[in-house]
Amino acid sequence: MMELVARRFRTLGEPLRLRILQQLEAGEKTVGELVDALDAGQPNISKHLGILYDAGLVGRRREGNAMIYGINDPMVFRLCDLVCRSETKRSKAAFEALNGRTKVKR
Amino acid sequence: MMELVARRFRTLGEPLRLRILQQLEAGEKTVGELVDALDAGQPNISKHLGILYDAGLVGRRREGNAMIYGINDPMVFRLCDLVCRSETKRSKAAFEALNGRTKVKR
DNA sequence: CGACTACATCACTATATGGTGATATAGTTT
DNA sequence: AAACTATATCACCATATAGTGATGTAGTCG
Repeated sequence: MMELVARRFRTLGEPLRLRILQQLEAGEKTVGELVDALDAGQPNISKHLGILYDAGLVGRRREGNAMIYGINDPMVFRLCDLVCRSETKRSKAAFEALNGRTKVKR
Repeated sequence: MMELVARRFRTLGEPLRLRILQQLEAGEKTVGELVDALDAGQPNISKHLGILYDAGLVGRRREGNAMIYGINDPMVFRLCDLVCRSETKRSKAAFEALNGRTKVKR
């Protein structure tokens, strides 16, 4: 059970995959468009898209000889929101702790 | 930026770390108690606790010569809730799709 | 102080995974 | 069908990381 949840988190634990999802949040895109937008190798993008697809996070359909990918589970953005908020709070706390402990010239 | 978020997800992308957090949800625990509860090696538990600590997810304090760990950022449980709900929905959809496509004897 | 306990860290191995060039496959066009 | 385009897959290397035995370190007790 924990294994399943962990796998899900690991799927999101890769910057390039998050950037792919971010691109798709704006709307469906072909593999080629993602390759251009993200400045990454095509096999690499395809591999990551495959992982996201297997995880059920994105959907795809064929159109001509292009594959069009799109978001399938909007949950990911709520997850990212939570993490970002937490990260921000953490950074702020770290900053204030530093200010509190450091002798500041006045 | 995405790198930070990804790192956070990767921290949660490990079953043993999730199980540690799950244990700590019930209340603070020492390293030894976690080792017993999770049936894992002590160095391994300590390493994972260190990772969770560096990530700011757990806090710790010394008491005698025992180290007591506890949850520091309850966000993780909201994250897990979201993932679990999504996972459940996905499993259910997969099941129904299977039932819809398979010829069933009646 | 020495012995003991609880934990952290080190050193190492095994495995998983990301990136990439080469190649296979599906669809289109002529 | 041959040539072309878009994507997927393969084979491989490099790196990251989980697990583990040995060792270091902080605190307690006699």
